Amino acid sequence: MTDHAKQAQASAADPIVLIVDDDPSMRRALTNLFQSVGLKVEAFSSAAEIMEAKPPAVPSCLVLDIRLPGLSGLDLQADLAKANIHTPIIFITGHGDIPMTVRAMKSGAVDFLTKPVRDQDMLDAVQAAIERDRKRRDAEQSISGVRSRYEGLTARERDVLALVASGLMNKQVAAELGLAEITVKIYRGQIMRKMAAKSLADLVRMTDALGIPRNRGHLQT
Amino acid sequence: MTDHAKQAQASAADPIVLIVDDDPSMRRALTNLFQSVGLKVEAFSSAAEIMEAKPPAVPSCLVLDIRLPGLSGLDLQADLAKANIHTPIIFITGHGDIPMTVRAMKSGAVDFLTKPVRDQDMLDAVQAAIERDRKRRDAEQSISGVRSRYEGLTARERDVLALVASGLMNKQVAAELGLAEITVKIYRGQIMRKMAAKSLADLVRMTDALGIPRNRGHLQT
DNA sequence: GTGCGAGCTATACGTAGGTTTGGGCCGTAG
DNA sequence: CTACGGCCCAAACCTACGTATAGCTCGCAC
Repeated sequence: MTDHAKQAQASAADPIVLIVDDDPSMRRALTNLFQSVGLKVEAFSSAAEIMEAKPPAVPSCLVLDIRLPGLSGLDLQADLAKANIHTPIIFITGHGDIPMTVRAMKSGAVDFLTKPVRDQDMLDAVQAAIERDRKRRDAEQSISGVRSRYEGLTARERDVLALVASGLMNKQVAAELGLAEITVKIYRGQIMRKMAAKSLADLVRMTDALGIPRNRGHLQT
Repeated sequence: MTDHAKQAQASAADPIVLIVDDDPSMRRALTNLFQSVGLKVEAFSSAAEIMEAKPPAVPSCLVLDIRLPGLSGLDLQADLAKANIHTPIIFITGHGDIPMTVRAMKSGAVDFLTKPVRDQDMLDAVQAAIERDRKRRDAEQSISGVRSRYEGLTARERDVLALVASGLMNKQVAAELGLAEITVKIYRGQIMRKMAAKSLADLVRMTDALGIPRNRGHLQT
């Protein structure tokens, strides 16, 4: 890999902090703070504005004033959740109350800071938020390959997979699906190839990661 | 089962609300509230008092004033966490602030209510907390049997189990441990019996539930 | 129609998994 | 010392798994 490519990849993986605040001086102050520790920053002045931007492809977090023109911070949080965007959120507030705090935290906010915000508190919160996002993205990515391979299975292969991963023997799978045992064996081999599973244990873990329901073979108490 | 036994079992599985508040009138009011909807209640006047009591064996939750004589509600929360007691907590406060709220919620509190507390809010919170505890207990119990069976394995059997669950073939396990393949087979049979696993898929799920590390055989991206 | 892929099966053969029977060595509790 | 259990192995035998080769039907796209 060239130095240039390395650089491009490094900057692409660099975390970014998204700021939403209608107060320009606040945006400037936060931007400076984050840039001073080497974080990339993008600032918005309203909820509508950031909803139009595309979700970031790198570990990131939102720093959100709870009081915003138009949609409030809490509304934005709810909208993002509905849009299946899980960027961690840090709230800042001048005149927040406890019910508001509870609602934000219950909805998964990383932190809820009151003005005046101490720089170190903000940096700690952002650090934690980005770390959380990184973990979420890693987990997401680790199953995305498995999921796409699963999509490549035929209907019948999925039937067989579900039963094999449930712990049934080939002959039992065959009986369950009204097939000959040999047919199950052949499908099973195709499944192992298509899913790139090196062992049955692998396959079982993949199906669990995909949330494929088991027809038989539950854990005992 | 006799009617008497049924009654005894029903009452044993009935959820209970634990109240900690130094204000006797508050204790009375909460006790009445919960009993009015058929919940069992136990009331304490300090953190020290409830720490002496044994953790409840049924789904339960704590209703905790944040300001208590001696240990504060937040301290009690921390102590319970350290003692590995995960009863869900609902805080009530007269003069709480936001940082306190954030800290409590980050530490896993179910809710944080401000006085005067609306009855319905409190009942909703308790409902949610008890439901959470019930789920936690169910999950806990479902692996406790597996765990105790794992404890019954010999050291060598655990070695073999770890490698087998990693997806290695018997001969590979044997090579890894410096054994003959036949020996691995025999251990493997003993493991299946002792763990009451009906299939390899079962065994793999058990090891994952127990958090046993894999030496080989990771998922691909 | 022709080709193609999904779905299904059979025969045959080689490998992996699993049990039984029987036996060896070692440390420790009684 | 003896008994017991963990640990280790072997021969024999059976079952389950997996693949290769070959062939069938059906529906669909070109």
